[in-house]
Amino acid sequence: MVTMAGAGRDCSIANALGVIGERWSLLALREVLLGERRFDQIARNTGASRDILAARLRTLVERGVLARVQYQERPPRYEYVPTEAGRALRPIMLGLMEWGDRYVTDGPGPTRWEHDCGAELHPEMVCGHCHAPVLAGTTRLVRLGQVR
Amino acid sequence: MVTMAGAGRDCSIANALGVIGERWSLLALREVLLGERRFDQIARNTGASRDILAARLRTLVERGVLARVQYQERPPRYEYVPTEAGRALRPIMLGLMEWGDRYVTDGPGPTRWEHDCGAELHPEMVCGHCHAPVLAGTTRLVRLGQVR
DNA sequence: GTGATAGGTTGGATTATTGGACCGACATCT
DNA sequence: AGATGTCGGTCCAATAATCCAACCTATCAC
Repeated sequence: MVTMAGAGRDCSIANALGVIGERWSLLALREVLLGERRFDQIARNTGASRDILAARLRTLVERGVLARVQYQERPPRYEYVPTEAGRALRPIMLGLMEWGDRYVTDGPGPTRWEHDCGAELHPEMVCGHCHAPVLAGTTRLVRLGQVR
Repeated sequence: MVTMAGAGRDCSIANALGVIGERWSLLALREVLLGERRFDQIARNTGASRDILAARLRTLVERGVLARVQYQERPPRYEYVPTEAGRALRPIMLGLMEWGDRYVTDGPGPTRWEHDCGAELHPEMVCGHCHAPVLAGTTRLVRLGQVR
């Protein structure tokens, strides 16, 4: 697993990346959140090699992002379901998708969502308290993690 | 550079990760968004080795997330500044920080922000149209990228 | 018994990363 | 003048991670 700690700034972004920052981890999680919960499907849909995928799923389970649940006996078969921590990554994945649609992917986004309100989903990050958009210049650093 | 395309699902998350998904890329971007724009400072504050950092900064510049700007002649010195695409990643980084604070980092978050409204910043993802929180079950898949 | 499905593991070859040394062109002490 | 420090990197050898294909075990359907 990637540690990314022990050097550099004490920072929850670095800590988060220690859990989900390895290659294929987020794509595996994407599939799980899309409802594909079986190893073979996740392997096919991400393109990850099976050994690396097995390792990634293992660390995601260890770190509490996914749970490995047996859905049948004989032969034992398992599926991967998101925990609360895993589900909490959904907005971030959608944000990453929006960013990719806008700045990386050519043409219209390959995956599109509609919100309950009827509009096509274009998620936006707002302050949880006053609900104003989090724009540069509207936030002030109160405390900064130290470089170790 | 990581491609992550050519196999797996056609997806802007995968495309985004092709640009910012390599190790150290997001941490370098974190430093730039915090205002540390010089190579040595970014190296110190991330803990990345210098050659890898140089490679990452190069691809971030190539892909339009950062710009490399000369800030003095003789000797030539350069700094890295975020482009619009880079600044657009700020909300995502804050979301990742929030997630890390909540599910990974022990104790209080090492870095904290205050919003203009006076509250400590806890960003939240909402629908850009109706401004309701983007929760599981409030979105519907309209189109899904195909697996190639 | 043949094939398919599921969830992996194993091995060998290829790539990436690490940490440290080094470099050129200055600037700043002493 | 000489020594040391800064800045933005590059180069190198050792180590670690990744990739791909093949294989394995167990079971079911035909």
